[in-house]
Amino acid sequence: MALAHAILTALVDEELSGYDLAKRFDASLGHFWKASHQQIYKELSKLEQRSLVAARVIEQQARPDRIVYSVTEAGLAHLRDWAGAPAKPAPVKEDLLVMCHALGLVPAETLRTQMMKRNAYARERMEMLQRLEAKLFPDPAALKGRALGQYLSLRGGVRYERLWIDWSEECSALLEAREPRLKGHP
Amino acid sequence: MALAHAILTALVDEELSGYDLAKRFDASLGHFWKASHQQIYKELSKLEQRSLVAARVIEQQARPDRIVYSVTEAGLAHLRDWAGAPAKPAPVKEDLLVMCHALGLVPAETLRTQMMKRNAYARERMEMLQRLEAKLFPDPAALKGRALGQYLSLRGGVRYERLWIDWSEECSALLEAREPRLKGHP
DNA sequence: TAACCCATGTAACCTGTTACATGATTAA
DNA sequence: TTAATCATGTAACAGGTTACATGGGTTA
Repeated sequence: MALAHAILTALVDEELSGYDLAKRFDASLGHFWKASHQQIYKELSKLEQRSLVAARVIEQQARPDRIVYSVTEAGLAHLRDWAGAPAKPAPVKEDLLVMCHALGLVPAETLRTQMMKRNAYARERMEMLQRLEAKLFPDPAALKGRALGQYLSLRGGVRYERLWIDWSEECSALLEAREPRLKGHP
Repeated sequence: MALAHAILTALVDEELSGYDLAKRFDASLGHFWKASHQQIYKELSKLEQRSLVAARVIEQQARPDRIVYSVTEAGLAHLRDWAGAPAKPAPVKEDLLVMCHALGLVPAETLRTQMMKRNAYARERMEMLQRLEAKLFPDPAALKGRALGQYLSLRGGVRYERLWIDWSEECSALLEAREPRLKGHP
């Protein structure tokens, strides 16, 4: 359900095609949210059926026509209703949590390797997000409206990666303590 | 895909029926992972078809027979293979992140209310997990095998709720600073 | 000449939720 | 007598992934 709202939100500022949206979801919101173009096209036609967005065709020569969408009044109202309704926490479906529970069947070293890989990944992402933060929002105290929202979600992203860095290190340390390396690692 | 592995993991220690598993997913692993009984029954029959689990019927009088499952050798091997293969981070699909991006269309006060609700929820859950931690794992340094894995996942849960507490407060503060309450709240 | 970008989609499939269905037993 | 527990499932739908399809234009 939330993909629909993410699309509506993106369409508020500007008319966008499905193709544009798919790219957009790789950029701003897309730091957290991934949606494939297939899914976006599907969702857009559903939204159009419900009259929450309006389509407009832009003819092009030498390549397929673009179909751009904008939010309707009904779409805006729908978005506001949604924002007022209680949001429920997304379920956490992390493979690494399941692997933790599988410890004992699976060697501690295997899990530790996974944790260290995740650590490296989280570090990279955190740095990337922090660079973005410094570049786009040098003065957070002055932010308001749309920009403030983007800043807050970036902060959430940074905190999220921080969580992974810290937790994976805690896991790694405890797993190593339990199963010390024997050779080749001083 | 990961539900299958969660089920296999749970079945390693003991034979369980679909009904048992559904309850189990409300307890230990279930602090993070939710699965409905419908989904579990479906998954179990798929696992049986692939010979990763074996079924055994326990006849009962006056209520439906139980069908209990145990992991096969192939199931164990499958689990180990999975644990060795690179785990990919689960996508984050949080409504509240989308709402952040919708700020400007949606009043700051609405978002702030959502954040404070989430804060209260996260506090409750964190306390619950911490009580569990203190009760089940008074001496973390001594843990190994299965118990260590459960401890680590609990720690992950605590950190996760901590993230929500901190982030929601950061958001709440910035949203309030931007849109100060006018009346009735000293 | 190969690979990628633009721009749209279809089809099959897997995962997960909601609602419905049965029918006896036990506790409030 | 109402509701909950035990124990199984089916069916319809929503959400999401992967693979396939088209076809000109641009860049290496």
